[in-house]
Amino acid sequence: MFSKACEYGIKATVYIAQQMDEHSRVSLTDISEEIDSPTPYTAKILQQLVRGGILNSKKGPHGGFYLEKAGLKKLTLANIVSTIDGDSIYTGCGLGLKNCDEKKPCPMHDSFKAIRQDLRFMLESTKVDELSKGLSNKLTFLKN
Amino acid sequence: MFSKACEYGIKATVYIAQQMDEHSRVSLTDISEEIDSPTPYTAKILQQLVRGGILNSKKGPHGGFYLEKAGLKKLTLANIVSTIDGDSIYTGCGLGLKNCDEKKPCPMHDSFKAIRQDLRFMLESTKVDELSKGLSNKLTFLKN
DNA sequence: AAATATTCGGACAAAATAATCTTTTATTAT
DNA sequence: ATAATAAAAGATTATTTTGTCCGAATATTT
Repeated sequence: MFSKACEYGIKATVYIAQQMDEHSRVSLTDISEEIDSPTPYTAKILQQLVRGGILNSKKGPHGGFYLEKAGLKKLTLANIVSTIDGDSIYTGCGLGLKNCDEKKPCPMHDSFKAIRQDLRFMLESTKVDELSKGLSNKLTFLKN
Repeated sequence: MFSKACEYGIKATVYIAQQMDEHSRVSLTDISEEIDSPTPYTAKILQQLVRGGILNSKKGPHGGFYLEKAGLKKLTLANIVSTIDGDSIYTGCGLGLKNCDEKKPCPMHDSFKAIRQDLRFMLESTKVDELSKGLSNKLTFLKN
């Protein structure tokens, strides 16, 4: 469904969000430890998210990645997914046709459209902030 | 969402189903022409589908791939997808956790579960036979 | 100012997926 | 029987995704 990079990106962002309660920044090694991901690869993905305006970062001692309270309230899964995987997941054709639309639909078009829209709605309405609370309450987990 | 192989597999199967009205078999070159896919790669995917019991084939002159009327009535997209991509698409965790369940869910677990179930239901209830009719009526298309 | 901690950026390597090529095997028609 | 046709099977190549490594840039602390 999502690329590995996107999975790591979501997990990292949710973890950072959760840490913002008690810490001002989170280091790369801390993040990749907590989400059980390869450290250097995670660095690249976090870079992408910083460039995409999702995350903030600061170099040097006591540096790391962080999220601003203001933006965090509005941050959704859709923001992360479209930054890393693009939005073809909920705009593209299920059979990979370049121009699949109402005018010239693929055989799966109608049934697939419903799924795509559900997915889109879910990603756009799920807030990272909310997900981070489940982590704090130990109701949800980022590794097992 | 689906792998390229799976997309080709679905398109090929729907096309073969549609051709069964007028022809007893369809050749590989005909198929890859009509679904706009690389011929040798398509051959491999069709082989997989034959081994998986989805399609039948016959070698030699006037050979090709075909579907039996009886099985065709029951054949769903889910059958094709699970043969080629496996069923992790509607059983696996959205964040890639090995053991993500009610007991130890990932943060996306609940919202994702609904999507997965919608997708599963759609794939299991969509019959290849139905899709092939849209093709015959020129209401849907396999390439553009 | 020097040493240290940390992200940034690009080059590189490995693995998975997608696509191709070649030979073999089965079937049919002549 | 033989030749022609078409799928089966396996080996090979290309591309994309995933993952690693190393040096540079930047900020902090001493």
